Amino acid sequence: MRPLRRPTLADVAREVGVSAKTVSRVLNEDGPSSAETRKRVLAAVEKLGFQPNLMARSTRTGGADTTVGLVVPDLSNPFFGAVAAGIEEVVHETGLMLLMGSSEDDADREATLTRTFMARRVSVLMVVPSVGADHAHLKAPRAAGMPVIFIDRPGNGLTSDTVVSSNRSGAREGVAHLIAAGHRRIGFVGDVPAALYTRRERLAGYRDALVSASLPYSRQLVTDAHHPAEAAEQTARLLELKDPPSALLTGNNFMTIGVVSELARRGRRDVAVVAFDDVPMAETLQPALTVIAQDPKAMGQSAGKTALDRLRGDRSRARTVIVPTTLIPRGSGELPSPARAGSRGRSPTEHA
Amino acid sequence: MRPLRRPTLADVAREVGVSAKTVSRVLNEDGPSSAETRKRVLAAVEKLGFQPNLMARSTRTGGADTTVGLVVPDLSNPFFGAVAAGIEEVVHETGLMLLMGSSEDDADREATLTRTFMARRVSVLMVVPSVGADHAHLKAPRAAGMPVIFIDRPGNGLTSDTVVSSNRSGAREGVAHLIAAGHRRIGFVGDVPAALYTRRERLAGYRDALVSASLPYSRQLVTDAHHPAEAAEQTARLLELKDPPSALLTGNNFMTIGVVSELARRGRRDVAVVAFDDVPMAETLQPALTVIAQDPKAMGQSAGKTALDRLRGDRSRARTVIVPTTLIPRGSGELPSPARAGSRGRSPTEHA
DNA sequence: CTGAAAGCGCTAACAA
DNA sequence: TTGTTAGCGCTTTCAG
Repeated sequence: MRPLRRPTLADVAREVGVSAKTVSRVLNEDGPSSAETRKRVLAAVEKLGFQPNLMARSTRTGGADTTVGLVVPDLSNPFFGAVAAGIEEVVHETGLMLLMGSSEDDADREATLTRTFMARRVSVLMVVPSVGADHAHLKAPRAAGMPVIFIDRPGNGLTSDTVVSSNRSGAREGVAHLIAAGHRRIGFVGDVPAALYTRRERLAGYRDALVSASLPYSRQLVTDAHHPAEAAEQTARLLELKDPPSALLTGNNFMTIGVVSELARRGRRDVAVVAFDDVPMAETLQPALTVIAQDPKAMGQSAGKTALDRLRGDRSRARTVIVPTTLIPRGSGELPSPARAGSRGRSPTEHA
Repeated sequence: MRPLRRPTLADVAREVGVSAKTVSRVLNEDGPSSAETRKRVLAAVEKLGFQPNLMARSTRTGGADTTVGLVVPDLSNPFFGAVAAGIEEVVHETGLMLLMGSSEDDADREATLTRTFMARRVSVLMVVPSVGADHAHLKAPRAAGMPVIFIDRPGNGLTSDTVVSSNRSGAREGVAHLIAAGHRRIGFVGDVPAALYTRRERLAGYRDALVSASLPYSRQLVTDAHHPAEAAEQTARLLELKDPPSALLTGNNFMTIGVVSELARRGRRDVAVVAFDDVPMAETLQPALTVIAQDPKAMGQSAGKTALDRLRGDRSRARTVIVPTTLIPRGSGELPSPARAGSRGRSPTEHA
């Protein structure tokens, strides 16, 4: 059997009887080359099945790799899948590829990943920061020309480009929607850990709305969960309170699944729900699910655009892009509160 | 300002006053080194923020890159996200990373991607083949030691390891479920293009079930769509037939969204549905959605395990792993056919 | 325990 | 239009 070695530039050159540089020139359309030589080189390339070694190339050219490194907490969460699709869509034309890794929302794994990315000399580093992660170590590489972009959550210890959703105002709007329907006791099923940026922001928006309506904030109505199953448990707990909420705000797509499932299981169609982040078939549920939709694809596109700008030399100060959320009323948020008659809530027809 | 150059091994060596090789030894725990030297080297590494250049390393070691290249048709489809998560979970401990690219289900883009991956010397190439793609060009690299694994669909022109769902028997089981509930006219909303492997297999299973029950196959009841919106249109078309189906089988998760949405929009709770591929909150829909669940994460894990085996020297012949699907009856498949009274269908209580 | 030299596969900078 | 030389940053080999 032939040696199981991949053919190199030199192999091709030997085959054709020219120098390696000539082959290189033909392949990269670098300098000039005669039509004859080009033809023979290409034939040899085909014959040997030669594939240029990009790694070797970039050691010589010194430039960065042609990849964008992306660290997400969970590859199977469609939210991050959509973000990735947005990034890819934008950077693809430049020939950049996406290198993805999962941090499992763990600061150590995130650090390992970012270090690996840097060791690979990615052109751009994009990170969805984990709770407790520190990004100071990215300062030097960033100064050396590697753009660093934080997505969904801001970085820690490093000021850099950031793309987030309008979490706070979105949550505020969603809760205001519930209040307008007459609700006075509104629960919040957020994700853990409580230190998570998106959770904090959404909770802040929730409180903002309560304050605007002069409603009391009750610690009892705020719960945490991580998986849908836990969210379902928390929903059950809330409903069994002495003075239960008549409406719920969910903290993210996974929470939504748990909350909606539990309500359906209990046949509680009377509990109003506004969900953070859209889910498939939300309009098909009974009642149709009112959501505060994020736009993960737009977030990815924005990150991608910023990355390209930076690679093209934009050295302006770090930008923060806030991708707006959209309240999509579909029904579940307009369910009248049981106490509506006696509340300050306006008539539901005003919201039809 | 300091030069914006990343520090190299030589920089560290100079800083400490030792040779590059010594630094290399310390960092890779290669040969022996005195505690004193090690300490000073590590201090310098820290001080300069040195990150070894993996690209340069692998040119010398000649070995493959430490990445797994994965080509999927759509990054934002949660099915492939789950596959990716399964792969990552298995290969992560080996230090391998996932390099992902989207082919947009286009054979040319797929070829470009696989070529790029090969140029980067990925350790393993995993591909969800696009319709019309040819994989003969992967033969040589595979012979040279790069495992090639096809996922979800078999490759074309190259026999290699493959991981697929039990599409045909799964579909057969789903349709048999509908037939058992008394349905005799069952529509199929599959994805385009018709040449797609999964569509062909699922359609074959659909026909198998009809044949087993001595039911006629009607071309009219088989439709194609690509997006949920088209699936909705096709559903509408089927329902408006002179002799409409009383039950539907959906071809994949996107089709499901379109079909279920359209049925809900029309308030047609009497149309039975069995969906290929599970969707979130399927049990919450009205009626709860009966599905033929795939296990994309297990598919990814299987692909990952095969990859590791191959990398460890397993040269046995190509294996094909069929990951079983699971019929999950939740209600939508047991809806009685309008003609049930006169049919061979059993009583619904038998399926409660 | 440490270092010097050579070389991985490729391209930059010069020639010719 | 083509070739030569040097060198990217690292590791291998072989000496100290």
